[in-house]
Amino acid sequence: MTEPNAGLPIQDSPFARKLSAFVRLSQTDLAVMSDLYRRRRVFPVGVDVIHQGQTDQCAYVLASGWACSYKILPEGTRQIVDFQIPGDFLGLRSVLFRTADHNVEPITPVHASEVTQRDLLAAFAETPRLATAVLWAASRDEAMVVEHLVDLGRRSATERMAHFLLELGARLRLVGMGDRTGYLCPLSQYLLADALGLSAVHVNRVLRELREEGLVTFQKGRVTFEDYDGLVTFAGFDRSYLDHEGPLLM
Amino acid sequence: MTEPNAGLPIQDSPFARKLSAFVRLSQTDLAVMSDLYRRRRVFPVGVDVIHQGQTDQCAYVLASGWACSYKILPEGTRQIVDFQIPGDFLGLRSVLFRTADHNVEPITPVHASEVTQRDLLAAFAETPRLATAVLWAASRDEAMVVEHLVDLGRRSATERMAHFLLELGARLRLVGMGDRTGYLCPLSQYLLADALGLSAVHVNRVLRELREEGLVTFQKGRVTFEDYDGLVTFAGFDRSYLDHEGPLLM
DNA sequence: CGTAGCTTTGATGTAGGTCAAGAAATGTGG
DNA sequence: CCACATTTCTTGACCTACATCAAAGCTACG
Repeated sequence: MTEPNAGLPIQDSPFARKLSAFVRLSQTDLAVMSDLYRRRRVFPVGVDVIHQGQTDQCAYVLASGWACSYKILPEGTRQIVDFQIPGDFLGLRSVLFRTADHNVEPITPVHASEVTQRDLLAAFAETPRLATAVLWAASRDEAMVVEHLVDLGRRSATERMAHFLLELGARLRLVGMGDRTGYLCPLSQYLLADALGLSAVHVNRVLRELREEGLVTFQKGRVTFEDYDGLVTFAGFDRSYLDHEGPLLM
Repeated sequence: MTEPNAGLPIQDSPFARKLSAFVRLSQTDLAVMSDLYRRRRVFPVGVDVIHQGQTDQCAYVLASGWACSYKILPEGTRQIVDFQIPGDFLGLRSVLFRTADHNVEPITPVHASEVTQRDLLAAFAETPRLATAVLWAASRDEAMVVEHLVDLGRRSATERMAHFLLELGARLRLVGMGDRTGYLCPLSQYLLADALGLSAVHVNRVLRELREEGLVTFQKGRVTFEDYDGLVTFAGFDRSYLDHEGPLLM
């Protein structure tokens, strides 16, 4: 496998694409980002990127591949808090704390750039606009976790799944990895179950139901929207929480 | 009713107590905080502090009273995302975005200090240590939302309730509003239901069960821990996510 | 080309929802 | 300080969404 994004101009990286949706990045911003991208690491499936209780904290920017962050319960079950796609931060919160309070594991092989606390603070000092953009991205992530919480608390299994597939689609489109017709998705039904608070068996049934209703199809690693508007209506999907455009500082 | 905290020295305010748990605040920090406390407002029960879609964004620091933040679903049900107690920020995230993505409503009459985006950025520029402390507080809040998400996804109704009551107790102790024996709590069973993703009827049953097991009692507006350690074990409560001590910058 | 991880489906069990109705508590106006 | 209204709590009977258990067909990759 060739190094992903190897020759890619920085402004076409998922990270830059995502932040550009929020602030216009100057040449200086891009140069500073390029610096952040320097220390590249690879994580094969099975090797945790971040491990609960770990203390040598640094964060990563995901360059390619998918990951998930989760917490393990005493009984051995787990709850996936969020999936990370290219352009997302991994473990940004644990940089602030002495120890990580959750795990991050690769779902596919992951290429990620290590960002130390020092790097990040230095970058922020150099270009406040970048700081704003990162802060915005962090807030958007938090808004997504909140929406996920609403999913678990008050939506039926089917609505939950529909809502989840739509949100993921919107996120992927932002970094150029999907369009209105659908996207490639490496998540197994077990992973979906751990994220949506369901059993894997029920995930399967729910997917069948959505397929038979002619709303979405999730087969062979691809999510295909058969009736996008119908799905949006069914899920009560209001993408305003993702669209927060409009910069804090220009 | 007399103005709460009227003559209270700033360092004894819930906000200062909470942040002090994380960084040692200098006289300068306290003076800047005192400034933030200037523009005081009162919200009676029934008047939203923040309303979804609202665009004139400012945040508040809760001085006294309880509030909750929630989202409304198309069907009319709602999911409470978090409760806010004195010392907590209200709507910090919506300062970043143009429009609020959730509601905040008082549970008891609320006194809160208005903090504009400008105030906050100015204060941060003046004392970076305060900025760090606020960032830490925001991260702790996010960690709590994540734990809440785990509650909804993977814990039984009874564990969920136990976990919730313990977490609330830990938060209240931090601002001096509770101890190991329990705390005063103005939440109705309807509010608990909307927060824990249960029906009000089931909340009642769950509380009875916990009472009959001799673990906690929630009656007449007071939560009393009858067997603290037993409850911690039962709930699988690991307070490390609240205890993140150790400053990022000293 | 075998074995381990996915997906699919059926049968059965249960946690928690909904409906209903009475008892406490709390608040409000006279 | 009392009468009435309103919210909150409590409990019982019944029902449904989703879990669990079990087993068979797929896919994939070493």
